[in-house]
Amino acid sequence: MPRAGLGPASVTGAGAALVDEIGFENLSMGLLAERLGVKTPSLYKHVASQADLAHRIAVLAMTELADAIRDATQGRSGKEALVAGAHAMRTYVAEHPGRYAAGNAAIITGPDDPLVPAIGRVLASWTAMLHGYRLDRDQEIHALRMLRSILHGFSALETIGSFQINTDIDDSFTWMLGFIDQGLKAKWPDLISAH
Amino acid sequence: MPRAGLGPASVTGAGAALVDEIGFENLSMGLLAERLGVKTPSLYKHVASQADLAHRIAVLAMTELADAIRDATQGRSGKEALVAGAHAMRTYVAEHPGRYAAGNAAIITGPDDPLVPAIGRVLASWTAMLHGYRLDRDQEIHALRMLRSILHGFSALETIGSFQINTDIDDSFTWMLGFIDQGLKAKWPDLISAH
DNA sequence: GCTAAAAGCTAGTGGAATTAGCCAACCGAG
DNA sequence: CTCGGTTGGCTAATTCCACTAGCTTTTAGC
Repeated sequence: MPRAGLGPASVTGAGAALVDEIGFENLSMGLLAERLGVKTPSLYKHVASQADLAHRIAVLAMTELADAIRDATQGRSGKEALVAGAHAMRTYVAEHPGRYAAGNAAIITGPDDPLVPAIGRVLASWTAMLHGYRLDRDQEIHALRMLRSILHGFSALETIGSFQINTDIDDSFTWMLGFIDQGLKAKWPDLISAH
Repeated sequence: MPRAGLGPASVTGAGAALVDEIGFENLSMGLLAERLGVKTPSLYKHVASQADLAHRIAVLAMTELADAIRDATQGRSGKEALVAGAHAMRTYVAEHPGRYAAGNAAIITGPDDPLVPAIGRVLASWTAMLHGYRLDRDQEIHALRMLRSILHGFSALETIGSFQINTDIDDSFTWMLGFIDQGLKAKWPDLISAH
């Protein structure tokens, strides 16, 4: 009965790799155990439950995503930073759809949930990038929400194969970022009251 | 042993109501049976499986969503149509999160899947609305994808409670639609090559 | 080497989806 | 009105999965 040398981190990592292959909704303890060359109950020595495992994958995903966006936007500004960050996120979601789904499915358990700072770092990167457009405070919040909506929505629709293949999806993504960049540069004085 | 008077449609409808309450991922045959005052196996006289039930809920959702958007945009154009349609969609998702999740989780089983025309009607409504902005063909496809991304992303993030409460979410939604409207009216000659 | 914690295993338990097969309720034709 | 077939409900059983209990072996520290 040799030991497999597992731990919370390696189990989480293997789980993350697994959900990227089979989809987050198909995650099962039995399958993960098989991948690790171990019987199902052994996993419970390292993670408390399947929900706990999913939560750990979520934290891993948000941390990795934050790093990817930070690295991409580092040293850039304006449209360059927007495009690089957006591209990094789209690539990350495309390569790790299961992890990303785990990140979205996760619920924050309390104020000391490690998911909170992980998500916070993602938001901080976007906020820093948007600062380059010199919007006023309210607009910046709106712009941040819009940006998150667009990037999340695009990646989500792309992942489930919801775009037809007539026109290239990369082109649409590029066009969309150009659209956002142009709009953010325009800075209308009071967009909300416009009718 | 009196009969409950069920059928595929009533089971699907009850299932849709149920997932809106408890979340699509928590759907179970046992819970639905209980709601209908019937034992679990009885449901299989009306739907083939839980997957079949989920698929039927998805078709219902996309059909209802298409109707809502069509009704809202009917007789309007430009920003009015955009705002009315977007508002209709956001409201629908907010009121029927489980159905909408079912619609996104569903996979198209074949060319005669009723989900295909249902989704087609949603897309047709958006396309008709965008026609008012008189974009050229390529741009219209990009704009359609962007619109879907934004609306889906915003609703998805809102549903999972991903927006903080500092600034009003309605304001952000309105601001976002103004942003999109302005950008679509601008019609840059060649946005893709812009650097 | 000895001991105690950690990590693996086997053997359940309980819940959920699904199937088989029975029996009562309905419905149309005589 | 009744009779026979179809339909829709039920109970019982199966399977699969998450999870727990309790045993055993490895391993790290002394």
